[in-house]
Amino acid sequence: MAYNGEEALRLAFEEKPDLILLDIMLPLLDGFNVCKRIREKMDVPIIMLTAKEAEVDKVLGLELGADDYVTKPFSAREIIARIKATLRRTKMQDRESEILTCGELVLDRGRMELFKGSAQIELTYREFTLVAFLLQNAGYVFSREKLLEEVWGYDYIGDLRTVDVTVRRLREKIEDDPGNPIYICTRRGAGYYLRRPS
Amino acid sequence: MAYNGEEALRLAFEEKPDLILLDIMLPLLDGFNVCKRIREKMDVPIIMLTAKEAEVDKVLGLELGADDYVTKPFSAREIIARIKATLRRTKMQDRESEILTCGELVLDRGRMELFKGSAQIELTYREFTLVAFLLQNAGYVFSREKLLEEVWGYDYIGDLRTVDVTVRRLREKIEDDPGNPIYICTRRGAGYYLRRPS
DNA sequence: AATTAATGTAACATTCCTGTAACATTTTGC
DNA sequence: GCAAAATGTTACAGGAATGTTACATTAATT
Repeated sequence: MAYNGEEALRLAFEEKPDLILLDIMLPLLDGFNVCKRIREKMDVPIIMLTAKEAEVDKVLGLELGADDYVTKPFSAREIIARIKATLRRTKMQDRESEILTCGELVLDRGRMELFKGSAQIELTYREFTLVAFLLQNAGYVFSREKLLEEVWGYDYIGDLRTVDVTVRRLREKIEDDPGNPIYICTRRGAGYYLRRPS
Repeated sequence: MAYNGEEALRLAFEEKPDLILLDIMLPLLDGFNVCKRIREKMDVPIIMLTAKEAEVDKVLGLELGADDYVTKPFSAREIIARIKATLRRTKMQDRESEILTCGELVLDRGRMELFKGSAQIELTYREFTLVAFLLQNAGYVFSREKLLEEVWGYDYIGDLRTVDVTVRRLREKIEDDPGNPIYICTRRGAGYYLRRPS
């Protein structure tokens, strides 16, 4: 929450929010200028709030790069709906760029593909989900319980050792020497983690 | 599970749950007030349940500090998704505070790593758990009994001297001169503590 | 319906962590 | 200064944790 245009700019760059609701009528620096200056540096969704219908034309005409606009007075329901819709739209675009990397490994969530260097590695669903989760949280150690919850599903019921076997199969495909893994490593007594390149 | 607002308050403070699902329509004390009073004392994620769309505005307008809201009727899938998303968000914030430092020592709980300056120190599970506990309570002296309870587990049964040996192994790895420790120190007749830099 | 692939379970193998015990050293109390 | 208590130190065996493989079962495909 910012109470004037300059604070809005500062907060936007500092906090890197997922989405910005931007009023036009602001002290110090109006919404038009704030929007323009944010757009110069960031690719964050912006929804503009206008008090007067007359301003709508201006929002559209100036090609500010706002993703949507809402005219006052608006209901909470309406603004929430706009926010959701905007996030859904922008997430879609993100999906294509949902690529995780760690050293030689490159993972494309959308296409469900994993590459090691230029070579594609064929993975099954479980294997892919597991490596994707570890990659997304590279460096962090996860217990078998946590992995079952996150990868298999919170309501999955089964043996903890299932994780071990899936890890083994992953190593078979990913590691040069599955006996001495350099990607999917074990922290004895704790669980597994994906080692980041040093 | 609480069946009225006052019970909800009592339970929240007693049980310290990870997350609260809070209906608005409650006997004795409604959800708005429960939420407000919990927020005054605790920083627990709260998801509000509303029967009427009209209440949504109120939830948002009152700035109760609820983390999310769901309108009835909702599917199990939806509420689970909201819970997960909320927990993920709040956990993320925890991540950064998972790092403990004391002088040259830097410990990362999530990664289960300990650094002394820029050099990483390889620790076993017990060693890590022990130093993490001492670091989190730097300066405070703990008896062998207390350490067994906190680090080994309240239900652990074994020799008190086990602590000594683990401390010895830790010193071997952490101290420049394990014979004259400057980090993990002994308070004769009492126990061990981690000395804070002077 | 037959075949193939995916995945969980179980059983066996291996590693290396960790507690115990035994002895050494330091400190305390008298 | 001596005995006793507390702590330091070391070695080693047992076992818990993990690795590995095989097989059964389920799901997907032909």
